Formats: sequence, C-alpha cells, structure tokens
Amino acid sequence: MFGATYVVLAPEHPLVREITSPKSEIPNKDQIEKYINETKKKTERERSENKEKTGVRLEGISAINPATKEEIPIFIADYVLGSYGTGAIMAVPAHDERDHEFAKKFNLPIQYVIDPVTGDKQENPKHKNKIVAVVERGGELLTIRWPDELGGRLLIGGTANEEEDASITAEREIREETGYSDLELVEEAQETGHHSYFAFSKKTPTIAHCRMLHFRLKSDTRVPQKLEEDEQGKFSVEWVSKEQAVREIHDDLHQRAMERFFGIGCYTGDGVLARSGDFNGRANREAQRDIVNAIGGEMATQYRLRDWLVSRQRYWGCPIPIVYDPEGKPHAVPAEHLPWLLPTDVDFLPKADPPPAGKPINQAPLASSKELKERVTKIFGDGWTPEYDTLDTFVDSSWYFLRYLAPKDTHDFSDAALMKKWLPINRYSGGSEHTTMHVLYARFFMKALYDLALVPVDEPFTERYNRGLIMGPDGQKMSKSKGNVVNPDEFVEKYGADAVRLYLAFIGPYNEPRSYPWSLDGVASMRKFLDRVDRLFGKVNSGEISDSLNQSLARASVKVAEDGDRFKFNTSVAALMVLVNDLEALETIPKSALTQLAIMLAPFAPHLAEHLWTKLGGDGSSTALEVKSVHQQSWPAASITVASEAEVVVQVAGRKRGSLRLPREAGEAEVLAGALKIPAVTAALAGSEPKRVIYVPNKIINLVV
RNA sequence: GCGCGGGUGGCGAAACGGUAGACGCACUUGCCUUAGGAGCAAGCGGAGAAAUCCAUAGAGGUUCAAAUCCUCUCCCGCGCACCA
Repeated sequence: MFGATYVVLAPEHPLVREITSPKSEIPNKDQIEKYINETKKKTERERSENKEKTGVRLEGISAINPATKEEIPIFIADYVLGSYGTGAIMAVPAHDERDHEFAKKFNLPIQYVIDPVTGDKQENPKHKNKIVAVVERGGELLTIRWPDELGGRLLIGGTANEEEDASITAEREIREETGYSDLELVEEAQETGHHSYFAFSKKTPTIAHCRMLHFRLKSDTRVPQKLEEDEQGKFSVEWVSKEQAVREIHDDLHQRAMERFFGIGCYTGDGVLARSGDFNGRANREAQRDIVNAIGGEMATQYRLRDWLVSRQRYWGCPIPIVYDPEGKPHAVPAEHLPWLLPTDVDFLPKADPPPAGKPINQAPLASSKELKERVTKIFGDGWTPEYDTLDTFVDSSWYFLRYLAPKDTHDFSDAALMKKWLPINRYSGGSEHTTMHVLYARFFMKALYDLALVPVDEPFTERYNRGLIMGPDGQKMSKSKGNVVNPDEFVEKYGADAVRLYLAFIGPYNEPRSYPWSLDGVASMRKFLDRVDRLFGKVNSGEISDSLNQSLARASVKVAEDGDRFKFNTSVAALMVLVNDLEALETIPKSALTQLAIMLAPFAPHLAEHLWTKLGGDGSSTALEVKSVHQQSWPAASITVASEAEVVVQVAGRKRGSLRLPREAGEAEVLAGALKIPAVTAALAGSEPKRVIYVPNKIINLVV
C-alpha cells in the first residue's frame, strides 16, 4: 500500500464513463475516448498478451493514497481488465512486474517498500552495515575471484565505517580491493538488502544490512591496492560479462544487486517493510492485515473465475434440452419429455460446401438430424426448432461419478445414502493433459453442489494419479498424420486379449506419467509367456510342494499382491515371470502349486487363468460341475520361512568386495572375522585396520578405512 | 515467465539411503529341427587379458554408504499465463 504510486482503471470501468461524459471537464477527454475505442477493438486475450504497455493519464484529477496521504495520478490502461475484480488497481511498480514496466514507460515514481531478506535466520545476531557495489565497464562487471571455499566469484563488497555514507564505503572498497578509482555513481538502490549468515572466521551469527550501488567506471585509472594481510594474494580482480557474473556469482545479495540494476528491477519476493510509516521492520505478509485495517480498508479474497462457454458444435456431449419457438425465443423442454436424447441419424463430417455468402449456417452435427427436427415439431408444433449445440463434455464428466451410484433413478440425480457411503472417490486416474482441467471443473461442481447441500463432501477426489501415455512404436505421440497409430484390436486378434492386457500391465509403472512406446514385439513376447504357462499345466503331478517351491510361491504371492496394491503392475507381472522361471526348472509340478499360479495369474490374464483352472478341476475341493471361477478364489496364503543363513555383503570404504553366507544369529564379531578372510577384502584394506565398522545385521558390513 | 511431473543399458524398465540394471524386448553364439516369426542353453552397461576401474542428465553437498536426501544448472513432457 505504501508503495502505491499511481492508480489504473480499466478503460471500460464505470467511473471512466462518468469522467468522459459530456458534462465532465477533463482536459484530455478526446485522447481518453480514443484510447477506450482502441481497447474495444481488442479481445481480452489480445490484451492479455505480454507486449508493450499502453495507457492514458486522466488529467486534471488524482487519487489519494490512503497510507501515505499523497496525491497520486490516475491512468487508464488495457493491462487492467474490467471483468476481473473491481477493474481498478493501485499500482506498486517497485514490487509488481507489470506495474514496473508501466511506470518505467510513463516515468512514474517507484517507491520500494519491501526490503529483500535472505539467508537463514539466526538467534541474537550481530548487525553490520555493508555495501555491495556493481561496477560496470562497457558490458562487463568488476568481480573478485576468491578460491571456491572462500566464496568463489563475488562483486565488490565491504563493511561501512560508523555513520558513513554508503557511496563513500563503496568507493573506498572498490579502490582498496581493485585499485580502480575513477568512478561515477549511476544509482544507489533505495532499498536495503538484509542477509543473515554465520561469519566465516568468527562463527558469529550476523545480519548484514546491505546497500546496493551501481557504478560506471569512467577511466581505467588505478591506484595501488590496499589489502588486509589475510587478503594478500588470495584473490584476483577480473572483468567478466554480465552473463558470466550472473552464472558464477552465488551469493544471494550479490545476485539480487545484479537483478536490481540489470534485471526487471522490481522485487516480487517477501521481506521486511521499509518506508511504510509505523509498519517499518515488520514482515510484509504478516503486516498486510494491519495495514488494511489502519487505512480503513477490508481484506477480500479475489477468486479467479471466468465465464465458461459450455456449448459445443460437436456430437459427443449431452444435448441441451432447449427449444426455440417460431420467434426464436428459447424454452426449456418440459420434464415429461426428458431425458432429451441425442439423435442417432447424424452426419458427423464437416459440410463440404461453404455456406452461401452472408448466410449463417449451422454446422453443428445435430443440425443434420431429421429425427431431432421432427421430434421438436411433433411435440411443440410447426416452426419450433431444437438447440443444435451440445454441452462441453466437461459438464458431464464433472459429476458422472455421482450419477453412477444411481444410474436408473428417474427422480434424483444420485442417491444420498450411497453418496455418503462412497464419497469422496479414493483415487482419480487420468492423463496429464486432461486432469488439471478436469479436476478444476469437477471440484467446482462438487463445491457448488456442496453449498446447495446436495452432496455430503466438498472435495470429490482424495488422490490423483497421472497415467503415462502410450506412444507410437516410433516414440512419438500417436496420430493419423504421422501414420504411427497402433490399433490394439489387431493385436487382440493376433495374440489374444490376455496378451494385450498383460503387455499393458507390463509396459511400465502405471502411475508415473511417462510415455511408453508401443513395442511391436511386446505383445508377442507376452503371448510366448502365456504359452509357457500353458505348457506348465501339462506337467502336473499329485505330489507335495517342496520347501523351495513353497518359497517361490510365497515370494510371488507377496510381491504380486503388494505391487498390485500400489499400482505397479509391471513388477507384479515380473514376479509372476520369476515364478514361472522357477517352475520350468522342475520335471513335474504339484497340482496345488499350479492352482496357486492360476489364481495369481487371474488378474492379469483372466481368460487363460480361468481356462487352466477349469482344466485342473479347480482346487479339487468340489466336483468338476461345482468348480467355482478362479476369480472367486482367495489369494494364496504366503508363509515365507526365514532361511537359517543370510548373505551379508562386505564393503570396504563403501565398495562391495565380497559377500558371506552366515547363520542369521551370527554377531558382528563373527561377521567381521569372516569378512577379513576374504582375499579381496584384505587386498582392499592393504594392511590397515578398519577405522570403523558399520554392521547392518544380515545385510551388509562396511569397513571404513 | 510461473506451476506440476520426469531424465538409469540399444529399448521398456527394477532397485525400504545398503550388491545399480530384477523382469522383458532387441541383439550375439550354440543346440534341436525338413522348415520356423517355434523351442532349448549360454552371453549381453562401458573399458580391460585379468585384477580392477568407470557409469543412474551435469556440478556441488550431507552420509560409513546416494539413482534415492539437500543446493544450483541443463534437457524433455504437461498445464497456465497482463487475473493485481
């Protein structure tokens, strides 16, 4: 507020209309009207494009800044939109990019009221007055190159003597550190940067209050440098390009100084208030409310809402139950004629012929339906016409999940008790281009319905998953024009639905939005895998499951289920493949092992799993006629028995040098003794004793040297 | 510009901070076969004869130990963009 140095009204603001009315005596009325007319020609979109700022001052009138009580000028400018908020702004050019640009162009005062604060806050800091000087010669900046551990490249910095003017400090520091003495002060920043840090040598928490100055070197005149003892020979003085300086200087305040003088110039970050009357020294965010109260204002939240044009000239979308009478007036279709269904006798293709000159034509697909026209004529009479536009599909996708709970209810849009039971939806999953918008619209619908007390929760989804995108075999997004479209139906035809389904599960992690090229060999390899599974079922025996087979089954059971729960279907399938590899090593396979495999396979290859399950006669607990589906079985119970021995990896200095098989209960001393017998370990130790031993039981031992 | 994701072999990928590359594709070699877009066996990140060394976009940092955590940079995808 204290930084507001002018006011801008949108050209279409009602107050502007008053000002330009015939009885107003504003001197540059013509100029203003001309600007307003020019603005009218632009769309909101054009006005929103980032280009050079334009505007006109309303001469003869001014505003009062309620915080500073100062008179400030009023402008109209098209970068302020009438449709947003109040259509009027206080402009703070020091802390807003657009205002800054405008102020620069119209030479308006820029008052900095937020001082940047950087670094980590320290307790009981020592305060120091410092400077940072940006010295420019041509396009180059004067820098000091310290060794990296002492700060690397920096601008000229220094500490002020008591009560000394910042420009005096700066000129002295430049002279003493670099020898350059013929300088011209271009600008001293109004604001002071505050940086908290630990002073290197003394370990003292410190806050530097830093003035920022911009100098131009007038000549290369140099005097001898005057360095402290500890500075001698430690750094070099270098001129570098602005780009290099920005890249290589990492100190926050030095960066800020360059941005201040060579960048946009305004400061959009947070900090402490300055030049703000009683509020000086307070954090800007936290003082906001108090400032607003002090000047008699009110805090208001401005929601960013724009009109949503929901009609589309498309077939896919709900038809709009509106009809027009012979005069063209719209009427709602009465309830007894609902639901208002989409016609099916529709021409989807765009009209080949251009419309006759000067004649509006309706190219919406619904306009080609004879049935829809007849329907309207029959119900409402001659001369009545239907609405041909349909609703944007976002309208229906914003609440279909509510309707799904009670799709046949002819009275209510959903079922209150069921909504209470099922909402909110646990997991929303969709493609990334779509989800941002959809989540926006669906949440908006939900919140509106919640305000109307029609739904029990105001947020529709608790978690959002982004799926990846399946690309063409060339790694490009599938498109007809690129000719890289893969039609899954062809693969279903050739390899079967199970193979395609399995491939889609295996192609990559479901919930990581990457792109997955459709590999032409991928589905074939899944079919091969399924063929291998099929062959296993020909090796059935009536024996018992061995211990090691039981372990294979148990590992698969746990892994497939766990990874399935976290939507990592690719590793679930991999775990099944590992199990199948294990089973293939056996001459014959106990029937009970195969039933377990069939159950685990069922979610991924439901058809083959059911086929094999039936062939085996189910789990044998019922007669063949009563066999229940594989999909009705419970998941195989896993009993992973802990092996009596564990493999312990031996590292020396964090690198693997070998491994040991030892009883699980072996203690650290025993593991260490075993480790020291490994030749590669003794070689890596090269005779020295391990300085420290990190032992993670039954997993790893690391000998630190 | 702002916001949200992501970057690991030739490819898709795997990896509670603890052996980088499981599983699969492609490829190589061999076996079997009248034949194979079938099957079986072995190999397969890079360098090296080997020991070993180097590798998870790049540069720093934290840690006994980093693909994984932190800082900065680059690249790719998506969304939004004069919204005060």
